[in-house]
Amino acid sequence: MKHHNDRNLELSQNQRLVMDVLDREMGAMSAYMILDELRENGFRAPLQVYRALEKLISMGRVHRLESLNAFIACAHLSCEKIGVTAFLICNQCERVQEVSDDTVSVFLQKLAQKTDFQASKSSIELHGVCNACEIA
Amino acid sequence: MKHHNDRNLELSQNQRLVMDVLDREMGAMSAYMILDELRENGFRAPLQVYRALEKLISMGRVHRLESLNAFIACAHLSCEKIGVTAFLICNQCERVQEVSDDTVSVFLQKLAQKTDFQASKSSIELHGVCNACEIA
DNA sequence: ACTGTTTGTGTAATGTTATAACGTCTGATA
DNA sequence: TATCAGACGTTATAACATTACACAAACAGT
Repeated sequence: MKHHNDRNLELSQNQRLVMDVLDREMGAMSAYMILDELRENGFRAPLQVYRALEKLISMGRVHRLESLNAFIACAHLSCEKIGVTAFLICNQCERVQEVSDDTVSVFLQKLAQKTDFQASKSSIELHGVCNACEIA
Repeated sequence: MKHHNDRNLELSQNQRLVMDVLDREMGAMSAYMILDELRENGFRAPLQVYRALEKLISMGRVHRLESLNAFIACAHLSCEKIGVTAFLICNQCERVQEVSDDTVSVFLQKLAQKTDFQASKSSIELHGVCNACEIA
């Protein structure tokens, strides 16, 4: 996948290592889980992970899930839509679905209208059971 | 306010102390801020706060703000609408507006329709600048 | 080539948030 | 009166995150 590799050239070594770990994982990972995965690659301290995450988040390639204190690779190859995403977190399989469509943006618009509150950052996280787990 | 006092009779000593501290505060408070406020009342350990909070949250009288790791008194005297609230958090004055109207519930419904995901718990938190601070 | 700036890195120490594992006490109820 | 549930107290520890300091590579402008 050319696109993908190109993008990783923009990353420093540590950033790429963290990105790769998150890309391999289905669900969200805590910073310390990531650290443990990368010890064999020379990581020794939490800060190495947190610094890489900070950059990746600012690039929109990783999202932070506030309700889990955890991090997940952006599902969209190129997510510049920072701040307009809702996360559906399955309690059973722990997979996270990322929704960033009209439903979400319209909601934020309406809310802004009603309340005169202009949001600069949003965190919309729903916990429940996903479709796949429901029918299983 | 009779209603209010009646409700506090349902609370244990520690629960009432924690509730009172949160009621007095405009913004959200971390568990450790609450602990410090209550040292003069004999509180010594985080668990005393966390246990009270757990109960108060289950009663719908306190909400947890995931994006702040903090807690806030429910703005509605009687909030049984657990899980259908959006929080608008002002970066400047740190006040939190609690919105639980159609806008929010319709959004959750639509999202559920589109995704076949039935949410059991929601955390909708927006950060920005409130109307009052905007015009100031 | 030199200088300053930005960005990334490594390490140690510390700060902040939350829970586990004990044991005790009290009040309701069978 | 036996016992069960709920609240309480205490110590220790787990889990998550940042501050502070030092060094190195990449790069822009003079």
